[in-house]
Amino acid sequence: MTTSLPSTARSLPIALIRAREGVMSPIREMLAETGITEQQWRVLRVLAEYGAMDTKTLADRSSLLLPSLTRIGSTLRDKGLVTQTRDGKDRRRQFIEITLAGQKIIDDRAPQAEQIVAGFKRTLGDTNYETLLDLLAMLDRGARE
Amino acid sequence: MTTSLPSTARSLPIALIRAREGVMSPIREMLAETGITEQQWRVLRVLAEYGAMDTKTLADRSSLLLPSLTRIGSTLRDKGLVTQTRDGKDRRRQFIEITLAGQKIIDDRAPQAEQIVAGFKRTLGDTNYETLLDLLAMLDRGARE
DNA sequence: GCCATTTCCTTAACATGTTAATGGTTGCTA
DNA sequence: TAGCAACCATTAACATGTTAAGGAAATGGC
Repeated sequence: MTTSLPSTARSLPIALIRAREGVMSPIREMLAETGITEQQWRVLRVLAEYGAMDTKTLADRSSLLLPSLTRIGSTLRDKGLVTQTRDGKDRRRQFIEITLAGQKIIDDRAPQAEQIVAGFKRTLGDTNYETLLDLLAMLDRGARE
Repeated sequence: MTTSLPSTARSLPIALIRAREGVMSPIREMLAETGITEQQWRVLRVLAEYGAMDTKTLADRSSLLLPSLTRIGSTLRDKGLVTQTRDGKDRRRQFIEITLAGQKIIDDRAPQAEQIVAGFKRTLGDTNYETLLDLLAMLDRGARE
């Protein structure tokens, strides 16, 4: 007998990719006006929410790999949206902090972003929306170990 | 009052990224031994399931953008895993077909891939698993229009 | 048949994803 | 305290994501 994979039409990885694309598409569209990317937006949001932190923590919280974050950090620094400072006590570490200009982007676009997310919440319904977040969390590597 | 975004810890886009990473991580690990990437695997799977098709259809079914698929197509052709032929009737179109070598990779690894997916199904439970796929489908752009 | 439009695919340019290797720093321990 | 392991961040190399532009072929109206 054949161990056949599920049809690609019902494949979990592909479903995740398509859902992500569906959700990110309008957000990317909104961000295009600001000149920053989806990942840069994510970094700024984490910094706005938690305050300054070291690169590794920032990578974890924004779900980015360190090499990506290194590049994004330079980009954001060049754009004047974050500042980077070495930790005096542990000179391996670097602290990243959002600037006023960076905070302004968050403040300006947060309402729009919220509306987009609210739209998906309506599409699914509140209960389904929470269920979805719970199920997705169960697939998260961190949550399973 | 402030229109504050949901905490990044409960953000739908980030949850989707993390879930995808959690699911793909073991699959990538398995594919590393074959020397092909996650996207190349996806393309081969679609070709194995549906047979030869033109580039655009293949892009749709494997959820890849055309520029990506152009590159992946050349890579797979160079590896001898697919063949590309121009359509005689519509010479804009190109048909892509999986080779025996390509099919062999699918056949060899399908059982492993299936086991990995089965693991996630167990983690969530059959009912939750189906619910998740349904909810993800509702976020898919194609499904919402 | 001519021309504008559309369609399929490719190329270009830049940003990110991913893995591996490197450079400094710190900590631990023999 | 010398040496080594562990750690933080970066760089490198290659593949993909994303948007925009380009090239070749088909299509539709006139």
